[in-house]
Amino acid sequence: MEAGLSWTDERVDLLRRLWEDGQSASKIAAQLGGVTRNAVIGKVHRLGLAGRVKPLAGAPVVARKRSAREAEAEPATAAEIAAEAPEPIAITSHRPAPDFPPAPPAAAVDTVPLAVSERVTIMDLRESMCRWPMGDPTTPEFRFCGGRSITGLPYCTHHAQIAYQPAAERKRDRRVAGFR
DNA sequence: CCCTGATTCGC
DNA sequence: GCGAATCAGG
Repeated sequence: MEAGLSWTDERVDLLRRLWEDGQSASKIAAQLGGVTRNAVIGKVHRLGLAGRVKPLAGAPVVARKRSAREAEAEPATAAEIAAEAPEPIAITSHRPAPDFPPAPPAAAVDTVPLAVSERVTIMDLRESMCRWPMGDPTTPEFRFCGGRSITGLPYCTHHAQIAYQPAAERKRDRRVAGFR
């Protein structure tokens, strides 16, 4: 299956989109599979795509990259949003991990089909939409919940409940868990 | 030492 | 055209 890997139209197209979205060459190479970051960079140059907005440190200072503060004020890449969206977990000492990579609870999907039908890509994400990350940010399948977010919060009612849990409840759960 | 992209050059 | 090796740098 992995035999004839080459720069097919599909792979080149994916390369283009990921590169223009600010993904690093190594990340892109990992997603494409069968190629190294050198191959990706080489291809990018041959395609004339080199020179984009600098996503992270490590690039020659040609154009100024967005500062961490700017990125926080107005996230631009999926990675940036993914890195900050699941952050807000006040009150409690720690938050439960978002439904990352594998864990798409089939049961939940089956029970609440409407809840998962709104997932959107960064391109369709609007200010009023839930920014709960779904999937691996380094993957093209990455999506955001996209549900209607609560005014003033980055999440919909469902994900806000997961993100913001009362300290009291968690405390109780911990004791039940039998630690200490 | 981790990472970044840029360039070279044999294939 | 391709990409490993290498370079230059954060």
